[in-house]
Amino acid sequence: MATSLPADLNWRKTPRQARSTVTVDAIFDATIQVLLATGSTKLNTTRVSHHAGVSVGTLYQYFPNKQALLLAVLERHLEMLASAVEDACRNHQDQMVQVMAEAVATAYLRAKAQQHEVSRALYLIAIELDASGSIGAATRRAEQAIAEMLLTASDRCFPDAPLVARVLLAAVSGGVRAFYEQGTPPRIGGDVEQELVSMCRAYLAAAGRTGWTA
Amino acid sequence: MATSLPADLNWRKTPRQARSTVTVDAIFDATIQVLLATGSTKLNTTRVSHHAGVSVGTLYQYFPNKQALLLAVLERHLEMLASAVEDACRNHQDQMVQVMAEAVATAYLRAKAQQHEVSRALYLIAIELDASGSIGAATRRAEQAIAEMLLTASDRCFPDAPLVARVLLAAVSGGVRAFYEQGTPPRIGGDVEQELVSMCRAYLAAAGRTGWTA
Amino acid sequence: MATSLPADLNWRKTPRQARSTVTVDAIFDATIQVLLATGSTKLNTTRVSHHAGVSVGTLYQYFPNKQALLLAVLERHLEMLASAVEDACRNHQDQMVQVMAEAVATAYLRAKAQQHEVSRALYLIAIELDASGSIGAATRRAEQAIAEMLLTASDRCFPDAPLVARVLLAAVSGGVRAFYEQGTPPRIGGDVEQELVSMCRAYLAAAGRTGWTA
Amino acid sequence: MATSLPADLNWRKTPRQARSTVTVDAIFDATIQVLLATGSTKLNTTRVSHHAGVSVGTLYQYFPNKQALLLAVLERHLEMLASAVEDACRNHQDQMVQVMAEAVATAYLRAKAQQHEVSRALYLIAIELDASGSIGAATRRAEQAIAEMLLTASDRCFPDAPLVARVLLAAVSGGVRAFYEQGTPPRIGGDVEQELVSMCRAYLAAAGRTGWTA
DNA sequence: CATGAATGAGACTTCATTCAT
DNA sequence: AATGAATGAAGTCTCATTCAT
Repeated sequence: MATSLPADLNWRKTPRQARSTVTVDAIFDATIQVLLATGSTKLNTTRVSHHAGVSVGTLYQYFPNKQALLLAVLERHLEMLASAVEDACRNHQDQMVQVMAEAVATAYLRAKAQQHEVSRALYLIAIELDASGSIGAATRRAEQAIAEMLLTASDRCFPDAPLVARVLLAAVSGGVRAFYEQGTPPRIGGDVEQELVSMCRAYLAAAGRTGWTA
Repeated sequence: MATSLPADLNWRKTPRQARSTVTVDAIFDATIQVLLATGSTKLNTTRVSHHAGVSVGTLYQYFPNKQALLLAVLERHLEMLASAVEDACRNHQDQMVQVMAEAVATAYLRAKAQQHEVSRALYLIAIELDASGSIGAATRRAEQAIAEMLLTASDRCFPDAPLVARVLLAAVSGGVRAFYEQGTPPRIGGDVEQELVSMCRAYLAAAGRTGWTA
Repeated sequence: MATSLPADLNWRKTPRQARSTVTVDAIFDATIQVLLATGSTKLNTTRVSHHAGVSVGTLYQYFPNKQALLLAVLERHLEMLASAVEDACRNHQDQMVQVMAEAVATAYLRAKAQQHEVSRALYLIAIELDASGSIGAATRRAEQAIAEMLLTASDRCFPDAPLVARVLLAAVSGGVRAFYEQGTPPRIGGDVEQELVSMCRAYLAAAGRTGWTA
Repeated sequence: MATSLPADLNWRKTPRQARSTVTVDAIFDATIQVLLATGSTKLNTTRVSHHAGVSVGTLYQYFPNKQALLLAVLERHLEMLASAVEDACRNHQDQMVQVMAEAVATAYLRAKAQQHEVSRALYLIAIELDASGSIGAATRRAEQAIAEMLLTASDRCFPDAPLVARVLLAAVSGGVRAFYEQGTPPRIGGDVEQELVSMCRAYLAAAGRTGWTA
């Protein structure tokens, strides 16, 4: 959608030295802050660099262009989300689907909730960048982890685990997002979270055949 | 987030005469076309008006600014979605939850699918506009319709129908959206649709108490 | 200064019929109102015509362009000022300069004060139009009237009456204007008015030779 | 009147380094030149910046908007005028009012005459900006200086020096302006200057009580 | 390496004026 | 005569990016 010419989205130089890392982190944080404070329309490289306490030139030493910067910020967030789901899946292998359902749902919800303002801000740039690539990659990682977990379920078997994983993740992530967009992020442990968990449970129970027939 | 100064988002003049209506419709259509053809980044009022075969000035006679135009286009789409859900709910009162679940899910999916390109394009502007107001209003209409339908279910009773309705709608709409954003809109009658329907069924069945208490 | 091509500043048709006069007056009044309410920057023909309760087209039936309209409004005001001074002069022939001085000064001040908001607003368009022609003509009329009056003074004779008249008028009109621009229009009968009068008296007394020497 | 939203009229960045100062001066000069050459109607930021040999962007790095630029130019001029009057007053303390009158009048007239084209051009923008604030401040400075001088007069005493100062200044500045606007700026040493001086003398002599009471 | 002044294409919006109805 | 929709040139301002210091 957005960018006609794919442009160069790679980092200009990888910050290894301590000083560089500090600078890059400051730029990342400034990006988020500006995003939250002024909105994506007013997010420009000058503002970001000044918030970060450096000059525009410095910013362009690390990122070849604005898009590359935003993409980096987004990927940092996606990495966090994907890892959260992967961890949850690894820790709940061989359990009953009830447990699995709750594990995935709450893992996702809480990862989001931890940075719920950032989350909201990033939806914006995710779309403006048409970052379907990065989003797709992160989604695939999470789906894969869920599917693998499902196959170890003690009380069900899933003939098409990838499909179920995909729909489950889409429903949870999309559902959460819908609440965010209405300006009512679900509270941790609140009624919405419980309902989402209960929906996941019901869905997994229905989607899998009872194990002893498999 | 959003536009700092709320600006004026109301129409400048409502087209009553035939000629005006034609013009405004042309502008609406052009907006969608440009959105699809070039993306939201390249959408500017000049391009839109020229696509519509009118001058910029004409566009600004009806909309006080770019945002107002985009909002109008978005609201048109939201109206369509909300109506689709409302209709489905009206037509499935007094049925079993299985039927209701399928009705809502497929109604939403198909309404989206009917204009699936437009849908995708509008996600962009919905966020850029921070149109939570309009989205919220449309969402509320749909939730209300679902909740009312649930209360007439023949085989279940719902102590907290509004909550269930809210979560159900969020999961369906968000889930669908997640697929759209990965570039894989669910095909009508495809496996993803079936799974989403099955998820809704399972959730409603689990969320309601069995009917003999009602 | 302003307009490169002198353009046509004549009326398009002279409103003779009752209906036309009403329309033109409404347009004049609307012009003033818009000027006062929104400032000269936002004064445009559409706004004026709507305030007047007619369409733009109608406005253009009476005035060939915006400048012609503004000039007409301005000239109406200048006519009023010039007449006020002329009347005062006619009514104070053959008197002592003390009396003449007071007559001219207060005539001017009160004419301004009568429409003091209009006055302020018109300074703007007078300059924007570079209406030195109209202003000059009105000024000349007033100067002429003053000079003629001075020549009839009972207690002084003025070898260069035109020059004295010119300076006197400039000082009074300019002085008043200076107060208007500071946002402190001199109150009728207030201390500033008294001082201006006293200045005129002193000047005329000093500028004329005592009569019996002439 | 004026600009509805006060807007930001402060400088965006104050030029400290040599390069910046040169740029800003070029912009100032270009503004005056464009004003003189094409009039305020045709004065636009693009033209000004190109005349200054820089790009529009550069102009906007120093001034947040067109008005701020014009105001800065105007204030430069007002500062010059106020200083001229202040200097004249400082240099004529303890003299006779005849001398004082002449000092103030000629100081003002000559300061204006030095930049008489600029003067004329600035009247325009002073009004368009509704810069009563800046004008008021400069006026107050000059009035204060005159009042203080009057109190030291050797042959008169002024019970209400501030009022006399205010009226004197208004008459001189307004009177001069009136001539400028008719397109006949008073020549230095010409008959109009002499008459204005004589008017000031007469006024001060009349406004003060004879000195033996002081 | 960092800085930040400069660039300039391009976006948004206004408004005097015309002309078909 | 009156209407008001349409026109489009022109003006204001932003911001990604470069490069001399």
